[in-house]
Amino acid sequence: MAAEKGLGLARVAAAAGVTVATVSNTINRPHLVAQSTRERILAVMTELDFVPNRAAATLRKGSARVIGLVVPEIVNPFYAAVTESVAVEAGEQGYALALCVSHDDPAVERRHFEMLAEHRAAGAIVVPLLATAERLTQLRMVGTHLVLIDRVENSHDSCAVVVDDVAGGRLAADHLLGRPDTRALTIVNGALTIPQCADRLAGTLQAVDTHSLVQYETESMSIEDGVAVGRMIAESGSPRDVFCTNDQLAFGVIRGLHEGGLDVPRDARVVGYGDLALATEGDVQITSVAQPKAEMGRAAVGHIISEIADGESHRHTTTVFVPELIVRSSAPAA
Amino acid sequence: MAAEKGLGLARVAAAAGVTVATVSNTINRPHLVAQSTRERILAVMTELDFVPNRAAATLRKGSARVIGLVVPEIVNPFYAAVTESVAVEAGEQGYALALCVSHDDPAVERRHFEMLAEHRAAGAIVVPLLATAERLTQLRMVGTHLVLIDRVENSHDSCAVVVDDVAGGRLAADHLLGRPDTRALTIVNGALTIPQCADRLAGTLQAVDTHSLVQYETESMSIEDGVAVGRMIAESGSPRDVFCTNDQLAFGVIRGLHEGGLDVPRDARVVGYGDLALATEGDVQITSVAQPKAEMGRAAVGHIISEIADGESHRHTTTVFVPELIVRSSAPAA
DNA sequence: ATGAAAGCGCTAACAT
DNA sequence: ATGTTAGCGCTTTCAT
Repeated sequence: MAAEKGLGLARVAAAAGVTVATVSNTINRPHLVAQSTRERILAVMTELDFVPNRAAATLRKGSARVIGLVVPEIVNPFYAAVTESVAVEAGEQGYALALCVSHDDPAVERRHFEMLAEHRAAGAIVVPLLATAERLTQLRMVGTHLVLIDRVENSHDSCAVVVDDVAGGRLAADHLLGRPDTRALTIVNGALTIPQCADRLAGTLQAVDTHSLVQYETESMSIEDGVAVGRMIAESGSPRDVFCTNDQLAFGVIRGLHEGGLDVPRDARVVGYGDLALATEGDVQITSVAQPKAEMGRAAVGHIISEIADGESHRHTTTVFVPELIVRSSAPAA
Repeated sequence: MAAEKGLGLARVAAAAGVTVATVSNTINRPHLVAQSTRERILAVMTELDFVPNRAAATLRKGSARVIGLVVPEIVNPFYAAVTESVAVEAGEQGYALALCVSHDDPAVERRHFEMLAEHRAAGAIVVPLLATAERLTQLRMVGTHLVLIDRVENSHDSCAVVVDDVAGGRLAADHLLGRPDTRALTIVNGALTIPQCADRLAGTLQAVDTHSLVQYETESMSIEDGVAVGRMIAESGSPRDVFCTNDQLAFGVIRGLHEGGLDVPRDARVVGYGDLALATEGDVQITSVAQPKAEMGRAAVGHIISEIADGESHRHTTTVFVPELIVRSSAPAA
């Protein structure tokens, strides 16, 4: 595997007594080559430690078997899971994965897109924190194939993989409202300018119906924020059936409630969102709305690959995943 | 940034009234080009939306500005942190990062190395779970530049970035033994066949000196394992100064001790290892030995780049990071 | 300071 | 089934 310089199809061809075309065919379209010839060539290739040069193929074909993945960060269990799944799936499909961490900095993001373009990447999967219009326009410049993993506005000019957060919110709320004597809900949310937060709230509103809803909005959706809100809930008359729009909040809220003297699930029920590792690390296992992170990554790679295969006839599609409620002790079944 | 086909140096050159050589120089060695010419060429490049083709450059130069990163998984805060830092650093140095997830499967790993070789990657950073000899031999086949992030045996034929786990173990033990009346320690470890575990124990042994040490060995170093051991410690006469060789264990041990009626840090002190997010997510903030994950990633990229720069004269070096103790409430200062 | 020209290794259309 | 050949777009040496 030494990638020896000067060792190309030509030398393999010479050693095998054929021409480069036949060697190229053994690699890319084996069916066009006679079995015996093929075997001889393969033998020579191993013999010489031949490693095909993808740069040459890319130059010739105009496109590399490379998929770019642009994420705001990896140190975040959700992105880590998506990244891992994209990496695995890309690898299995014979694509290299070019990982780009943007830290949500437009300048960095732009540099990454330029790099992907220079490499003639076959496509890019982007997990934007905020899929603003300007941003997307920029993204589209990369070239042909672009898949977004996120909630995308109606005007999507790309394929996308999204989670139905409205359904997720509804799922959580319905679960909490499932007990006959539950008349009201508390929701602990992040800023409503974040589409996911708005959607989860919308789903909740669908479910509350005639019931009432007390809303808390936190700044950073962190464990700390959750603790603070949990204490407030314990001290106030807020409903003790609490839907937190992420697991960090749920984790914190449970602690805050506890500090306020309330036991979960005896005195209060809590549902989280995301089904992160965190959900099962605390003293009480958290019921949570699970997003199919691995499937999302796989679907994204699938979109790119079929977009490539489709060619001209491609029509953009959006894969919508419906989240699933994982019931644990923080909010047991009714 | 449209990466339009057929648009290369040639067309830019024509439009600017120069030859390809001058355009190439404007990109790669601007100082060789007259200011006025350079500006004109730059203008034409933006005008035409020219995106240089790296595949061509790679083909010509024989090596790509690509660094491979091979990790067993990303869904693991330690690898996630290292990966993120490698990604950022590589990006800043103008390298693309080819991320490979091996799931510790030798076959998959091998495929990844082949891919990196085919792409003529400038180097690879490998975070092997087990740096067995066979494995390393295989790795070395990738080509020229290889950096390991891990504890490496003496016989290292590559650059490496390691953490001094003996020092780390000693750090933890010294801290626990810092209180005048502490005569003995408990260590909760993983399998001693794992070098890191063995080293952390070795460091502990350096510190215990005449004190005595009670050892627990767990199967998977998980939170669950920790809980079980924590209960055992509470019920037994094991020393209540406990060093856990990772944060998961520490997290679990604290819970187990608690279930056994012991308060941390009042009745028992616990030190973890790794300084993961987990360390600060529990009810009690965990004192932990921190590995400089980001610096490690940065150092690894640095090794590759200087190895490239050094050329022939390169001598392999190992960067050893000494971990640092982050004191929190689970084991306050004496 | 700029130009001319020879490939790097591969693919694919065309010919045999 | 296999051979011939023309580039893909770039870097770099050697001239000018």
